[in-house]
Amino acid sequence: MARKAAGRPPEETLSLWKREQALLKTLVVDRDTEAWQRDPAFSGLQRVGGVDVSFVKGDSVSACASLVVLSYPELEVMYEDCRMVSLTAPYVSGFLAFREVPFLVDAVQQLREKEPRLMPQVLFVDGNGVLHHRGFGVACHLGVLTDLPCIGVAKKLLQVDGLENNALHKEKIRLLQGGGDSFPLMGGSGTVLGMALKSHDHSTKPLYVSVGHKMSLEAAVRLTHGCCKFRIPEPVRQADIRSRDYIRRTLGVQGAPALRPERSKKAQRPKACPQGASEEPAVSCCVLNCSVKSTWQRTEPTCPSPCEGAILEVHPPALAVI
DNA sequence: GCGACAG
DNA sequence: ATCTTGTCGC
Repeated sequence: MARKAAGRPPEETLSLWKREQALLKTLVVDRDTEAWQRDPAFSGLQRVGGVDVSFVKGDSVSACASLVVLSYPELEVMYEDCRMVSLTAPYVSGFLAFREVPFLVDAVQQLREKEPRLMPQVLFVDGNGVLHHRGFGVACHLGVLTDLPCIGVAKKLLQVDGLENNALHKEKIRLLQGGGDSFPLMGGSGTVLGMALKSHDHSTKPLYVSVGHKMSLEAAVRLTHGCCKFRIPEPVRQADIRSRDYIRRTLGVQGAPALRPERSKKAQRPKACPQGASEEPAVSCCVLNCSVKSTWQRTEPTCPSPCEGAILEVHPPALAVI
């Protein structure tokens, strides 16, 4: 049975989410912190990761969260983790992270425990970083919670802080010459929030790159270009392709849309995961977390019975804060 | 009623 | 995000 979508969260919840974004935003590092980021050839960089969440057609709750790790500069997949999850929050522009990030943090945490040697040195995230309503998009959110360098890559311009996809903007896009060319996206305050990047020659639509965490915008744009075999950076593209395939296979084999979100450990198969080791992440400490769950459930008006309504169950906040 | 709206 | 196979073009 395809579960129903959750409506828009009450203002009280959005208010708390804003508070959490403001709190975590103070922890964002928008400069290069690793040696390879400053190297002209990125020497020292060996693993780049990508994350994505794909959805099941008529079901706004079931989704597949994926994390892939590719070798650099070859860009060959060396690790893949796809898992079915039950989304808790609805999509609200400006709060994408509250819908997707918990599952991505879990995936990173599991990799950290089971195959630490495959931990990516940077993560490409489908969505914006500081190019956001409050300067704290999903790429920043995931970066702070995992302590990994993150790059925000959006396929469409988020029109915030004065940025507009108007005639002038389109003209700037038209003037981009070859792959790697870019132009700054300046917010109303005069700050450069991100860059529009022509990811490769013959690409009409640019990518909107912004800082997520622990990396400068310049390095982020340069590396993004270096990871594009096609318009979408290979790490994110592979995460997207594989999560969609996973859904197709799951639906095909099971026949009916009866998915078993986040349970059958047997159904997930990290490509390069040895045997041994038990399950259960045994999540570590949680310093900064908040009331996301409690508030959300408390203020949710309808859905009295533990019925097929949805919502319910939020993941334990896995923070990588030592 | 009209425009926005990351995924 | 998702609905969708083949088809035309470089």
